[in-house]
Amino acid sequence: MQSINNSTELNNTLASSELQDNRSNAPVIKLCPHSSGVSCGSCRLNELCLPIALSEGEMQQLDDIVERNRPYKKADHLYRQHDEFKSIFAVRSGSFKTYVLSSSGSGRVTGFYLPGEIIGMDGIADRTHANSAVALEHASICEIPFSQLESLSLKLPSLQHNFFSIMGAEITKDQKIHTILSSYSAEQRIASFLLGVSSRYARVGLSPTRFHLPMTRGDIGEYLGLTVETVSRLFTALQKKGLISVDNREIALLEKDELRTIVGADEF
Amino acid sequence: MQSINNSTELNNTLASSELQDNRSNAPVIKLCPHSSGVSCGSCRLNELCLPIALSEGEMQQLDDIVERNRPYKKADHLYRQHDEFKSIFAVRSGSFKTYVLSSSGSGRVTGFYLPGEIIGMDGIADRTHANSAVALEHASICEIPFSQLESLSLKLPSLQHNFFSIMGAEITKDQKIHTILSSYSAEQRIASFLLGVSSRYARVGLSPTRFHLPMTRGDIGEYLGLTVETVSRLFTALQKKGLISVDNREIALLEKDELRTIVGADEF
DNA sequence: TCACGATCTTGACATAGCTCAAAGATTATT
DNA sequence: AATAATCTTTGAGCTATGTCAAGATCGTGA
Repeated sequence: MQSINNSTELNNTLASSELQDNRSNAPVIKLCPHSSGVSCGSCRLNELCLPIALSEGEMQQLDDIVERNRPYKKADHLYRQHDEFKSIFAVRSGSFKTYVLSSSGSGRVTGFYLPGEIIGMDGIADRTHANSAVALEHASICEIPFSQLESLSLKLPSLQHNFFSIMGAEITKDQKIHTILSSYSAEQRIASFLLGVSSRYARVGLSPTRFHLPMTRGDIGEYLGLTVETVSRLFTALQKKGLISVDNREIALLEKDELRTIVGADEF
Repeated sequence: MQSINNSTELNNTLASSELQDNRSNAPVIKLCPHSSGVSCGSCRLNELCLPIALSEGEMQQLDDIVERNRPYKKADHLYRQHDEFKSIFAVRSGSFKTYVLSSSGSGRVTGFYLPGEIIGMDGIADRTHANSAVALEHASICEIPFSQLESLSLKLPSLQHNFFSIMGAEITKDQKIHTILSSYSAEQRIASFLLGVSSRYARVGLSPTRFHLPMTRGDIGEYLGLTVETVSRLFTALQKKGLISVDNREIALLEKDELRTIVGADEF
């Protein structure tokens, strides 16, 4: 099966570079933290991640506190709701969702995290994670112990600045979802979601028009405040209108401008 | 008319202390920034605001960068969408709402800010405000120029820590609203909203059971993704059930536990 | 004090999206 | 390869909430 997925490509690229770097003296799957596999300096995502605009020397110092853990497989948890907060995590490859369990049992998805994005800031305020985070597919991350990040941020103004910006971006993003959930129709939510995923893939150099969705229709529904059925129906409807093509989780955006028109706002 | 409002009381307290401090040598309404009116050290909100756990000397340094602007009156803007981001603001008295204008004209409220809360973090990421912020009533604020806050945070570890926490709290709060909007019924949203306002008033030492709502039903509706009519109907319905008492914007929470039951989750 | 505009309430009706149900497709497991 | 589990699609009917409308109340400025 010829997949139009390109998230997987990224996965592969990263995995193989990691493999090369370590071929001489380390197992391909490194179980020890602080492995020297990929460094921030050599990471293709470093311009989108914590190290933006850091000098060589500064990046090295950041490198020293980053732990590059073993890969996560689908359904592995990064942390769970109420866990003690210790670190934030940068997604290197693959993807995660965060969710909360309502007391009535069923969960609600609060976010999706793609390569180059930071997970775990929900624990900063009260040192306890407000969400659980789970891998949607095979994935790898960089773990940054928060107390060390705080110390280092005192020494590296650019790092402090970057982290303020990253947290600010999370705030802006969450407020945008607030607007979407409080005022968009189901069709607008789906269109906005697809355009959002598109630009997030574009950010890491992947195709903005053909991509693989790592999450289920149910996840999307929970995230957007819709039922699975509504999500499914709208995918079908948008396809019938010729705006997108859907082959299970392989999506192609055929008429981005029309999707933007549906969303209406001046986004994307 | 005997008001059960206590937000106003807080207003008065703060306003009069400010007046006293300046009686000798300054006009009551100070037009110059950097006025020496109230200092962080003497502010009754300092344990809830940026200076938490700062030493005397540290607080003094923070004080030096805080600008205590003239009061804002109802409908005055703190900043507008797309304005350049320069400062964050701590609400000293009164209240604000933030909102975005959809291209279709009508706005959507993204947040309410009560005394002791910080406004403006929506501008940190891209140096441009994503929302507008407007006073809902007579209000006063402390303005903290962000670049100075960044510099000072490099020198004062506790300040950096506090600001990370405050941003983290904003993230957690926004994610909670995400859950509310994506899964709660109208009744649950209203109950949750009232309990939320209650605990925010409690935080600044005001009554958690009798308070004044500074915003219109329409604002609440926009914030919660409901229409004015639905908000109004639910206030009436909750009153008929005996859970709250409503006299225009004066609210009394009569049966908090039942409100919590409605919300269902383990919140509040 | 009056009058106007803004806000709030209530009713009647419409509908977007939910619920329930069942079957088909995909993925994981043995 | 077979089976089970999960995910996706589609249909039919229902209901919570939106829409439209009209009147009541509140607050503000002349």
